[in-house]
Amino acid sequence: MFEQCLYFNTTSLARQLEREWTRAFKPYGLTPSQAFMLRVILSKGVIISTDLSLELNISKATCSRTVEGLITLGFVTKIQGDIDGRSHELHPTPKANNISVEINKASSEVTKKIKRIIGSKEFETTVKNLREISSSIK
Amino acid sequence: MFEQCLYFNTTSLARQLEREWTRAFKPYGLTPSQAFMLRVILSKGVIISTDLSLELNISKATCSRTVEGLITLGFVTKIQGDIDGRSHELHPTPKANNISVEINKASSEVTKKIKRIIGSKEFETTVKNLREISSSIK
DNA sequence: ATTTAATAGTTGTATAGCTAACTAAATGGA
DNA sequence: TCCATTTAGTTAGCTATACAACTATTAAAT
Repeated sequence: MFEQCLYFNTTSLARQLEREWTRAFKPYGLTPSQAFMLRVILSKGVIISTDLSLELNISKATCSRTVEGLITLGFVTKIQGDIDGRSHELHPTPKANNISVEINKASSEVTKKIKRIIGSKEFETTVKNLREISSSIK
Repeated sequence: MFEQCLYFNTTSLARQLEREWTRAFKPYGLTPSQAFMLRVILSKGVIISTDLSLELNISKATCSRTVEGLITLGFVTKIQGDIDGRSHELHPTPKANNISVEINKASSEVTKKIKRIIGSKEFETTVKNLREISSSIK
């Protein structure tokens, strides 16, 4: 019924992809949201919450709660900023570093699988279009 | 960091679109999920939950709860099936019929706005691609 | 220097979604 | 006919998300 609707088709696909990436990260005890956040922290080495929420395009409230989860799981440590006492530096733990390569690979495996099905070119133009829509309505 | 990632860009855009459509349906006291479900029920006249969850691509559990919400709001009534006593027919109330045209319009206004920004053609190919990805990984 | 603004993050409260486990009803053998 | 299986829907328990209201800290302005 909503064949032409951007909202419907985007949210619908998002739910399906959630399932795929949930499966991919499950061996590491991480949800997709946690895994993507951890990947940012690992790649930056250090980052503060404000920058993390910008990078992930989530609210600061959601960011705060996801960070909390990663700390509980032992993947991240939080240190109050020395220069600015309001902010908190987020650091990956050794446990996080240990799985860094693997979680990146787990994600790219899913990507590969989908690219194989729909073709690299269509995959890439779709992603490009999603980004354009996203930034144009920001 | 995840410029090339289908998962990231789809879920990220989905969150932004959620905001746009939330605003659109707010005057009618409906969330996007409720509004889209109600639009299906209005368009069909009668429908059972199983078909509704297929149409909306949601789990039967989520469907059950969203229906419950629409009943509480007075937009839908539920009648136990006479032929098959397990199923329940969902009917729109007069209150729902009253806003039928308006909620369809509210949604198409958002669509128009976004099409104006990014162009009809890109909009349409993006939606087409989303559907193709969706059905190919189903 | 002191008060006012802005900023960083957390917490409260709510919705939407999922899977898994359940109840109730219908179907299909034996 | 009656038991086993399937199907329709609900309920329990969980995660991710948002907005709004809050605390704590810094910066800015007088």
